[in-house]
Amino acid sequence: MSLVLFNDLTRTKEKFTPINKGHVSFYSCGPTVYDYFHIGNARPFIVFDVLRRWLEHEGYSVKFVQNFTDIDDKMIHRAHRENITVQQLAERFIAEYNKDADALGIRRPDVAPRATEHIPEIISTIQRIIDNGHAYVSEGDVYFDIRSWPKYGSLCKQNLEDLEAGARIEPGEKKRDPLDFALWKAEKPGEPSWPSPWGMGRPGWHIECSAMSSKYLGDNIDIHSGGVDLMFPHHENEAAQSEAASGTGKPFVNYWLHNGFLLIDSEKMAKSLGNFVTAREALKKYPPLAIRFFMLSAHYRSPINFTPESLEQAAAGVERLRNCRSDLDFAAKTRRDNNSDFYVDKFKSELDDLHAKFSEAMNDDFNTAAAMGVLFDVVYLINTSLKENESLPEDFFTMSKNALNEYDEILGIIGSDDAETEHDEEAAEIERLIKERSEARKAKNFARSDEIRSELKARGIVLEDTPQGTKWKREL
RNA sequence: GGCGGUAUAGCCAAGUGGUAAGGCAGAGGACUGCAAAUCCUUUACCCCCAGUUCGAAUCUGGGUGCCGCCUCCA
Repeated sequence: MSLVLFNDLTRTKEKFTPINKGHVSFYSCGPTVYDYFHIGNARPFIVFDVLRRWLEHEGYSVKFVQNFTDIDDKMIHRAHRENITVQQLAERFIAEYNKDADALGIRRPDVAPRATEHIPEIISTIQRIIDNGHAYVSEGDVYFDIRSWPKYGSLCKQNLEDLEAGARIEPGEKKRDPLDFALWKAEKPGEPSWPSPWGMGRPGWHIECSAMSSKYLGDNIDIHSGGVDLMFPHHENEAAQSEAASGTGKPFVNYWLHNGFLLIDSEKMAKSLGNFVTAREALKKYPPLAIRFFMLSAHYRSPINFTPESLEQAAAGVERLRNCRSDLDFAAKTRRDNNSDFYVDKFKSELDDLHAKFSEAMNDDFNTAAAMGVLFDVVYLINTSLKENESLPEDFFTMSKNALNEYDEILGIIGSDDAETEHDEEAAEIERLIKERSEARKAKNFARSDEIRSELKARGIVLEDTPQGTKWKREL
């Protein structure tokens, strides 16, 4: 079974066939670095990172490019307000982006290009569009001429009349058509600007993605992703520009993917509604694994609702996954016996069946919600095996751990077992207290035993007693 | 007004025409010094109405609710 993706170009699921066998070119719209990114931005970063991981898991060599937009109106305003340069602002929030993205387990792109570092490419892209007859210069601005582009509106499935009915027509318009959009904006006092054939100025919003994706991925790329709200105008414009610039007649993008919106308490997130939540704030309140779990628990195209309840439910789900891993690790240390009469072949065939189901779910438009359902079936299989057998052979542990690791490399919602991975002084102290507590319990000194347990609990360490001894983990 | 999405248990959520995955929460039980974890048991008139079909959560038509885009917000 091969990968099928829902392509917004055709609004149908299509079999994924890359341009070059075994290779995938993937461009994902990145943040405008004028502030911390918000929890709604985090959704595409997380879900498309999972798609990237899945493609790699399936053996593709993926080139993943995600830009930083470091010049636009918002950047300029914020920099003015903070009395710093636009570049300083960008440096700061690129660093903050990386911090939050790393915390959320989002892998760094292969290339993270910045608009301001690609001004020559942007200018030459604009020049090619003009040369090809699809843009015009107007008082130092350059506009894309949408009337010259018959395909305009084909991505968002709107006809020009309907789009124009909603378009804002500003007084003193320098455009020929209200839907024409700026490729290059003439310099305004106090704003960063660069020399160009049309005078000093700066790039428009959409053109950077065209210039940079073409530079790093070529004129015809496999996958381009972003939030649904980018479909129009951003992606529509990008496609028009890129294809007008390349002049090859090839589509800019073969598969357009858009994630659904994230709502907060059933409302659109907006600064005016006062319900704006940055990823930074969310990370203070909820474990990163829980945020990922939440993002992946619904299909990426469905809307999701960010509420305290949904995050708490997600955290509880993560706990179940993590408990399975730590129970497994603990049992591997205490109950491993290759003479066990555990029926490995049956276990293996059950794991294989689930593996097939997992792949089927991921291949179906990366249905992470269904894939997570399978992961919980794997957990159940491991848990019941642990429950029903006094001792288990090496093969059981190897297969189980490999399965959890494999799924977690794709979804990133389990994480490591604290007792396995931490070996510092604190871990040693925990082990020492556990030993002391075990002796107290043996002596039926439950007062001391419970005291140790609650002391550790206050430090975020949870103890669990098993017939084979006491195991520990950190609270999420 | 134009375009599009969505409606499944208390909550989150998957679902390929053949009598509803999974998670969270709840109830009862096993295990436990007590906990915790785990396991067992238990919880659905699939928004409404009509139609197609041997058979519909799934397809068609019509309602209703919610949401998004058309405003450089992922």
